[in-house]
Amino acid sequence: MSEAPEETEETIAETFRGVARQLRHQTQRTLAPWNVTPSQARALGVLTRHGSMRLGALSEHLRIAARSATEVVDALAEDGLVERHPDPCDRRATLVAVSARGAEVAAGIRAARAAEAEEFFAKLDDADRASLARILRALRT
Amino acid sequence: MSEAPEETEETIAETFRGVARQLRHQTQRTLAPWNVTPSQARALGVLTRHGSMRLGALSEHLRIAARSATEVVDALAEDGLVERHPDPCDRRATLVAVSARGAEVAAGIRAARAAEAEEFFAKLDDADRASLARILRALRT
DNA sequence: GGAACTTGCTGAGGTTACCTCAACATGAGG
DNA sequence: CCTCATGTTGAGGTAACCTCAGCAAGTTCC
Repeated sequence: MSEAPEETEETIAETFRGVARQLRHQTQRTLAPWNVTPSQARALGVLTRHGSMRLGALSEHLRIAARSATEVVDALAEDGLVERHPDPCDRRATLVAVSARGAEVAAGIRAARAAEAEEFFAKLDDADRASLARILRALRT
Repeated sequence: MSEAPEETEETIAETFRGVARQLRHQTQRTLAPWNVTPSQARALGVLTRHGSMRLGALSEHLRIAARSATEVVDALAEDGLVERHPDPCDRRATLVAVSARGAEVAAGIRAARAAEAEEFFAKLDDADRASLARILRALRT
């Protein structure tokens, strides 16, 4: 951990950041037709996969603060992609549900995402791609 | 590439984003003692590794817009970690140089980064770590 | 030498994706 | 009831970007 062999090399972390940034740009491009931001797409994906849930639950799935989830849902609701309903079990809470239009958009995004991944990770062969997926999942804990 | 086996799984891209976010948080923590942000640390690293350069050159190294490099350098200069000098070859340009204090900080950060990487990637064995580094570099183009 | 580009930087202002802290309403327990 | 915990939101902040427009110095070319 003392003598680094490559003095002028980036750290893994920096390279990681760099790649993440590239990915972010590409994702923005992919998502442009639907006018949703990456984090909105993420939220929509979670809601589509897991069904209606409370804001708090959504924030946990997204691993962001509850307050931030409110914002994402606000934006999604403004575009009519999700709806807020009062939770019958607890009147403090609101349930967030994907609307019909939201479901359509989610499906479109899902397809575009697959194409995007295909493109972005095209430089990698299947083995590397599988390794990456596995390693990433290990890291995410 | 058509039928996804795991219907409720995240895409690689999403997992990637998630890990990048974790990494960002940890990096912020690592950098806290020096009061520099991740992008400032990145800039300082580039300047330390490659020596003084123009703002434009720095922005290319960082792969950000020139305007954004100005901001990073502003912040670094305010803390006395870098200095702006007029470029003797072209009086429109300014050269950005790491100050003595900046060099110290850069060294400290370098060490802390190594420890951070150690911690963050601790879940991975050496082979996986090497794979990740290689794959990341391939992706970064 | 001067008009007309080009280049290097920065001011102004915007965006995304977060955050914390405090307010507010509701629910739960004593 | 009264207190405490919980779910959401208003207010306001930050980092890291961006674009667009402007200014000042270089460069070209007649």
